[in-house]
Amino acid sequence: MAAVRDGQPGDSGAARTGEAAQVTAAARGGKAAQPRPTLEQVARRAGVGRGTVSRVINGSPRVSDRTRLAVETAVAELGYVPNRVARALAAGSADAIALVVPEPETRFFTEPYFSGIMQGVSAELARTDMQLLLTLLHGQKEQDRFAQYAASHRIDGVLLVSVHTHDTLPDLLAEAEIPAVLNGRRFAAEPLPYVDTDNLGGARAAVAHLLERGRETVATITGPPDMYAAHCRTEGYREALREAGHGEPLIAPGDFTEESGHRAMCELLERRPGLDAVFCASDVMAAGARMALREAGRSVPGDVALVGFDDSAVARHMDPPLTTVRQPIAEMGREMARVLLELLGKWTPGAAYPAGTGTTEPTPRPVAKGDRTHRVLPAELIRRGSS
Amino acid sequence: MAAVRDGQPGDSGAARTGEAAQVTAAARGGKAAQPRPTLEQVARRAGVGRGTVSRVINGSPRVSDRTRLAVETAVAELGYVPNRVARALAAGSADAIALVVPEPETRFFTEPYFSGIMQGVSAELARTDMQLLLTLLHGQKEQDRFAQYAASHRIDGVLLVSVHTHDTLPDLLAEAEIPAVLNGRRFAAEPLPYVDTDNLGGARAAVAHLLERGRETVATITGPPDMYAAHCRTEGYREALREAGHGEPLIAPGDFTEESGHRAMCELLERRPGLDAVFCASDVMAAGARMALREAGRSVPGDVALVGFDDSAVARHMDPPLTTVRQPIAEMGREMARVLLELLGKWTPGAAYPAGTGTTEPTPRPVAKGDRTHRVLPAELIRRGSS
DNA sequence: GAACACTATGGGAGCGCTCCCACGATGATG
DNA sequence: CATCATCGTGGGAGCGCTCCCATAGTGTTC
Repeated sequence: MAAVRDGQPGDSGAARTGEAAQVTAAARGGKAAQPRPTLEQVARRAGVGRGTVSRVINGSPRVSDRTRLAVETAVAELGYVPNRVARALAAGSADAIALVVPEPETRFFTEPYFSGIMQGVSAELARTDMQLLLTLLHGQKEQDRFAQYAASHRIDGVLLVSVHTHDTLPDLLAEAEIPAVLNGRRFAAEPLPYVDTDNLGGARAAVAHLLERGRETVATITGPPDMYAAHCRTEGYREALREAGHGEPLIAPGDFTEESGHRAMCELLERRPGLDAVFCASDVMAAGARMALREAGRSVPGDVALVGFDDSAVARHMDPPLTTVRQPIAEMGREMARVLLELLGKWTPGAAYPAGTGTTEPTPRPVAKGDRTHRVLPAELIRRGSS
Repeated sequence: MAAVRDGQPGDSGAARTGEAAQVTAAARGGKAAQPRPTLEQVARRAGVGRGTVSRVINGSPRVSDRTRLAVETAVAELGYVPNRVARALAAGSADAIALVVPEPETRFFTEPYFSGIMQGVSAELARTDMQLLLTLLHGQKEQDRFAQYAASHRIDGVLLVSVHTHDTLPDLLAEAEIPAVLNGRRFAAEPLPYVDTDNLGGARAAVAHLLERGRETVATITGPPDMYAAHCRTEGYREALREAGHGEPLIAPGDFTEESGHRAMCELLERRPGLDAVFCASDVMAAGARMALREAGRSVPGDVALVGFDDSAVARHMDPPLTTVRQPIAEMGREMARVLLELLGKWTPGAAYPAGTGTTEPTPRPVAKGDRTHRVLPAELIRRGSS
């Protein structure tokens, strides 16, 4: 049986093995055992010039069928794969975009949110030949350094996740003229391209749902005030109340964490023992609130109806399952990628690959109607047992 | 609810459309407004040669203090940032590694597992100047193409997550001489470098815990047979039973999904109505099993004790909270990065940056004692209410 | 049949860096 | 004082591509 030994974490006493050096030598540029064929070699083998091979590789139409076939044969025979680094250097573009996550947002990691975004981005990028770079920014100083870093020509554009109102990185990127798309906005009139959810509409729908169900005293537990999304959700709560002609809003502040949800719920119960519904600005806070309710001997949804936001993993597994507002997360990721690619001039709807290099800029592009860089996607109410 | 309308408060629709195109133009290779300074320009400004600037940038010791200062000044004045693409081309290395996720594993996305790995990898990589590329492989053909892709000199090494017994990608990478580190093993005697959890030990501890608590009939719900990790967990279950002198194992097959957990639990209840404990090879399956138990009117842990594996998000939020086995996920990510960097000769324990280029290969390296590329990290039992 | 399109093609000139060889200056050595 | 390391340094030669200009080839038009 496979004995399991070795492996105490942190026995990093020693250094590398001889084997490592060997692998290294091969991996490095040096005289590798099996030097990869270059464009030049393909050209020679096909009996054509470098330029022609380049044209074939990049799908230019200005190549005769005979020549194209010859080149393709040579490529296949030699097992040629273009060197993307060389291509990037020559073309002045990096063929890569970065998905940037400010690290304090560990929240993003415990949520399917982040993964969903990634999946969407990746799916959209797979249609192009762009690469996805993942960058977690640990700490403010790294965040400040990043714009410069990005400008070192390794990256064509940036996808920025989880923006706070006072974040400076977006402006730094704009200054450095690095195309960027935000996930969410810093404030209402966000000038930079962004893809956001209709937080207000989602919250309004959630609260309206509670009111329709006959709930009388609907409170809300909010997210951190320095996030515009949280602000919108509170605003949606207010609007729904107003529309239904209900009185005073009942608001307790949270910060999207489970503990804050718990705390806020306790506070609410103290302030207004008779409340019969709570809209939480995140599922995780709803989980905290649920716990506080249980401790207080209140049943859900009997005594108090509960609605969350995000449709995260916890929602489905709560008891009872949590009614919540779902964001089209993967679609947001996809949309972010689309907007960025469009900004970079690398996106053609429906094309499996970016248009060949043959015809360049002059081609008149259909002008988008409406703002193609500021997008707000609808949110959807998912009804479950908690309301 | 289809329109992309913008329903946020205080929206003063500051539409700026033309700007996007502007940004694009600048970002492209063309005659950008603000061409970044090159090494050459730094050299001229500092009154030295290119080589010298390169030496300073890369921290070579063979530069006089006077010259170094002059160069550093010029760098600062010009705001010079090395072009990584050019560097990569010239040096023949990409300064980037790829974290590869076979896409069918959507499982990885709903689990904090994947995020934890990423966090670990990223943390370790941040100590070097390497970049992290994220690659989701959609489908088998893309997987087959990847090795070639990786060889196109964009990547120095690969971190491969979620390996199945019959995966061919690891071998393809090995063939192409691309350094790779697996997360988990394909089988016991995995020849490639890997970082794994002590699945067997964790499972054994979990089952031993159940037996110690006085449970008599302990069943298990297994993972898919084509994953070595699942196999090990089952084996751990068997060992614990054997050690305790218990009889026949009671095994129901699952595939790590919630549905399969539900199904397997139903099957077990039918086969052995009197069972009083179940070890599930994943938390998600435990959630499914929990549901089946509830449907069958069995209480947890009263009638049946439940233990999971992974300590995923659902575990803490189940009712009662799930006893489970935690893997040191972030540590695994970190370890994977370390092993790979070591393979690439880019890792020095404690060094904030890779050693300068001054002294190269010939330096005699201390030979490592023990196998530094095959690592198994311990798992930990987390006791909660379900047992 | 000359003048003028195009089209397909070859190949020079870089992209910005690293590598490495050569060279003068310095100091140690006999 | 000649000899020989050694150090700091400059700059040529690429890395493997893309861009683009020049050119030969093939029609087309009057």
